[in-house]
Amino acid sequence: MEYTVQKLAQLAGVSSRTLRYYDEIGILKPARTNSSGYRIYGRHEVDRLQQILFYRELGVSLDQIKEIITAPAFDAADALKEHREKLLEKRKQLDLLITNVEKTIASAEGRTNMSDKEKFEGFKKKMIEDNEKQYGKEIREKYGEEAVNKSNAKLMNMTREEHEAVTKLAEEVNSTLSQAMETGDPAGGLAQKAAELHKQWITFYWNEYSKEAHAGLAEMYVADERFKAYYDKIQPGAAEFLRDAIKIYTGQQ
Amino acid sequence: MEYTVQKLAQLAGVSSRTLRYYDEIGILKPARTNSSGYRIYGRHEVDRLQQILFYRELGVSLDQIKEIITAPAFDAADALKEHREKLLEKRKQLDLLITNVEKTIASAEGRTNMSDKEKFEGFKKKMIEDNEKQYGKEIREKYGEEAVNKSNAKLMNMTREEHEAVTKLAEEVNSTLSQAMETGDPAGGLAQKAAELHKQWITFYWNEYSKEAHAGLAEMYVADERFKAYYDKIQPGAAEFLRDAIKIYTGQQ
DNA sequence: GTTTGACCTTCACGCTGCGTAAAGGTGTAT
DNA sequence: ATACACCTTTACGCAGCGTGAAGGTCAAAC
Repeated sequence: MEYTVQKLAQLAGVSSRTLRYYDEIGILKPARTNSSGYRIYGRHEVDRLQQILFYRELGVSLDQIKEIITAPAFDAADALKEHREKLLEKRKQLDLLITNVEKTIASAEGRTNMSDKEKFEGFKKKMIEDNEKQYGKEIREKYGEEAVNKSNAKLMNMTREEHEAVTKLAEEVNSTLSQAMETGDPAGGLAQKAAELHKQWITFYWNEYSKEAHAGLAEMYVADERFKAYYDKIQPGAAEFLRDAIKIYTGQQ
Repeated sequence: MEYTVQKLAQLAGVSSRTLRYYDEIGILKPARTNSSGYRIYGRHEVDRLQQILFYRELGVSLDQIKEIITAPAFDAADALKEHREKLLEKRKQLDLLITNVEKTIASAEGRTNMSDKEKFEGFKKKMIEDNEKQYGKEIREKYGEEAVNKSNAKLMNMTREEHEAVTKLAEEVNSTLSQAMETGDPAGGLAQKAAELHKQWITFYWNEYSKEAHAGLAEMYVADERFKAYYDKIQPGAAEFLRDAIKIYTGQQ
């Protein structure tokens, strides 16, 4: 019932280096060493190793395992629950990665021919650059680094389909806004529809929607010359009208 | 349009250390360095960094990214497909981990009270030890290290529910075998049912089932004194009878 | 008795993708 | 001139071992 490193290693299906490492970090020390320094393991060590490997297969770190197997059984369940949460989080991340990778493959592959794709890629990059050049600094200062980076990342990750959808949405916003302005009533049906469409449009770029942020953006449309110029190109006073409509839509005064 | 490390780092949302590291491993070198050795990045580098970060978010290793972005666009899709396979494999593994962790939590928690649980844990461990002590060496020699280790690992991972199921199955095998022996016909319905139950029983322990292995095990039941003794305790000649039934069931002569 | 050959030992570097000092030079606003 | 924010290179640290290197030990074979 006594094992040398290699014997125990074979028994448990690990390498002898692993056992020496476990000795080194103090998670599994040999029962004793013989006169010439050989590590000798006994029953207890076999049991302990079995436990270690069990938790290791569950993906628990050696540090955690150490805590688990030296602490009472009560703590083990808690530790495992925490570990499960981590695993679930990891899987969510992984799923996100996979869909993104698949989107990228789809957009890189057939579906859209090469010149189209290049145009689109080029367009995306240019859009980010322009964004950065024109509004980057101020927006970064106002809304923080992270938000802007996330927005750019999202833009880069859009598929062509999504891109078309969002472009069409923007057009709809503009045309609806244009029609709504003829009625002159920012609280009217058309104006509210424009606000709704506008909400849909920004949620393509934003990670989360809030009425406050939406209303804030509307305010900026008027306050910032460049945004104002963009909307007023549709029709003079469009920026103000859209702002009013959004303020009513979001119920923020 | 020229950036120092920190400027570019802020623009891209990474640390300056990261940029220096990318320089070091040759994945992103600055356009030039100024008179006092400062790294200066330009347009091209911004673009390249954007690409790097894009792939990095997909979980691609920096080595792979280097290959992708220096190779023609054609290879990128292939590389991504390979990457996708890896991610899918990873997710499968993760799912397995999660279910195992959940099983463990369930078995550690309520459902079964503490003393029951301890008995069960103890039983499992003892079973493995006994297995190892009695049959370990020979079985290892006959079937290879890996198979035995996997079998032990599987045993350790069983939940109490599964354990009960497998125990009940073993009893069923025995009682059916006992009844079948009264008919005296190893090709008869009862004997074949015993063989079928026996198959179900071993598939709890084996990773994959094959007729050859099943028949081989049956042969061993007779050849090996200890196995023979176990079955003959049910009724003298039971080992031989079961072997014959299994041979017929598997169609192996 | 000695020579294999299969064990064992203790260093110690390598892998990934940076974080985090340390020690020192540079740029610019006050 | 002084402070302060920026830049540089060098190098250890992280997890969990793999993989030598350099040398001692043990049983069996000659």
